[in-house]
Amino acid sequence: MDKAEVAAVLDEIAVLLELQGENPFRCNAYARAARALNQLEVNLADVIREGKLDEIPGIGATLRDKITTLATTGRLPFYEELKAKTPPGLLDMLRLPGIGPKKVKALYDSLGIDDLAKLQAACAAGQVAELKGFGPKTQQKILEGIAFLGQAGERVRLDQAWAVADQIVAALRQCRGIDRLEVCGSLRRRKETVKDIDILVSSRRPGPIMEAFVKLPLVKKVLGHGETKASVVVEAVDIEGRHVTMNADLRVVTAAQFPFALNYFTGSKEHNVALRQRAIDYGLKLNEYELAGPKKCVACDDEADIYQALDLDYIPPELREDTGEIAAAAAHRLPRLIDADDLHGVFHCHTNWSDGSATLEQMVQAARSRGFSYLGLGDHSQSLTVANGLSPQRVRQQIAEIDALNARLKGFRVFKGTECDILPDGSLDYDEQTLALFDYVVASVHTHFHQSVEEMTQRIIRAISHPRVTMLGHATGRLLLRRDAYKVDLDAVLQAAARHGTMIEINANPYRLDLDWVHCKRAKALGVTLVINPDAHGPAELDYARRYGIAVARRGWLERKDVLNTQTLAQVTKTLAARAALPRTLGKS
DNA sequence: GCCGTTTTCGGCCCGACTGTTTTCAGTCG
Repeated sequence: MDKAEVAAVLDEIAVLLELQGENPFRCNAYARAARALNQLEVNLADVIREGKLDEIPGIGATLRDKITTLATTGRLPFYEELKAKTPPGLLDMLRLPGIGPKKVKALYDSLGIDDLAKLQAACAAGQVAELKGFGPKTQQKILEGIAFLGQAGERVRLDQAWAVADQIVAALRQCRGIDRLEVCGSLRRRKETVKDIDILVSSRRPGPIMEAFVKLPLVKKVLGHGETKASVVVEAVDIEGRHVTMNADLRVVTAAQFPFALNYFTGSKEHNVALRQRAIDYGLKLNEYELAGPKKCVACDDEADIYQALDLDYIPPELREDTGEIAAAAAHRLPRLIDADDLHGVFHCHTNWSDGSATLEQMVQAARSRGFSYLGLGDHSQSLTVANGLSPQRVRQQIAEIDALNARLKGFRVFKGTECDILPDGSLDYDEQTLALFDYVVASVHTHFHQSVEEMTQRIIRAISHPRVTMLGHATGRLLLRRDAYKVDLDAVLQAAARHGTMIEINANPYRLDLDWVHCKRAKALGVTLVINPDAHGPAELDYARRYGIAVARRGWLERKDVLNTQTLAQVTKTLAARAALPRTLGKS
């Protein structure tokens, strides 16, 4: 099993143990270990082989052995036994809002309820309200929960959550009495998928703001409504015009509490725990309202003051995942993160020569209007017929059009490129003569996703070691919440990229966001240059680079120097030319 | 199940809200 599969099993064990009524800390240990594996930047098999598994924080002797068994044999008796004695329907019941492991266990133990259908019937018959610890309201809530299941509570993509949050914020801003307002949570940290929208407001009079929030037109259901905290289900339209249903929470605090609450509700949970621990080490107590010692509070006007009080440099939200940012902040060694304005151009853009919606000129116009000084085209290659991939002959025609356009452009350049398919055996979709026509080549996998991990790894390594390949496109082929990554030893790919000087794309399309941030850190450590590419199929999608691509890069600790398209037109022209002239061995890995 | 400069036991972040209770347990973030 690879690390994602092992992590999924550990996560499931955590839930199964909870249902058994296990010690919550023991359950949490499994969940923590799962998270640690998901954030592992290197190959799990390598870590196991080197005997370094229990050096990972949160993994001790027991979990080391269990993970090793899972990873090497693909099975774990402990897990299988646990699973065998837990009816699968109990996991569905856990998805109901307001229903946790204790209540599920009570329902199962007392009424033998082990799936949603039985639960619904028992509620309808009024049996649930009779149980100790339950009542008519809980019974009603369960019925509503079953009706609502599947409509909210699932994760959505960053772009969808961002669009919904923008709409809520715009509506809330109409309220009087709001002093400060920020979106917090995983959206502020720019995670690639988001579950809830967390909004924080400071105000002297929370009442009217809470009232206005639960009555917003977007609100479909009110889940909770207290004096300073409300929770609702909202339905809104995302950037593609699709309906998105998700949870949104509002907290209202005082102006003095705001920085602490902002920090607290931005998370991540793990970052908060670590930060709290540091506060304790300083003899202070940190919570969502204050940073206080035994005698007095530490005055903080903003988050930076909180970090400073703990002798830390300010940690940008994107880094707050407890993956070393606190130690780096203490040592004044945090990266100076890349910004949207650092991008001077983009690569990997499509036109209507293949499957883009706009003409070359329209794309150039759009790039210029965004302040870019170069645009790298990357239409599909010949074998991708569904996307109208270009034959070598059409490549020559497109290049003639680009040359003519470049001759007219002042202070702007179109780079001639291709998104060249990596064929199943790792060879490229164009002959050498055609490849030699391009300023740069993005190589991507679009077919035969189900090869073995060995085949896929060798396939990609062979492609990126080709001298004409400038960068690897969407490294794992994942589509967020829709299609898993293909099986590939990414660490081996990154090491090969480092050896051959091949760059790796951060695909800024919000469906992909691949290479993901965890592996960006690894790529950077190996000295691989990354490129933030919008994979734009129309003018508006050029914005993906500065919005979502930058988000991934920042989460991946990247600085300006780590990213190709922070270079000016003059620099990038030189870089690409130098790379094309580089003598490299053909096809060797 | 993990962890340790209060170290092999006893913590493990902690507060809001809800619905059930009659002072609190469960859920959530």
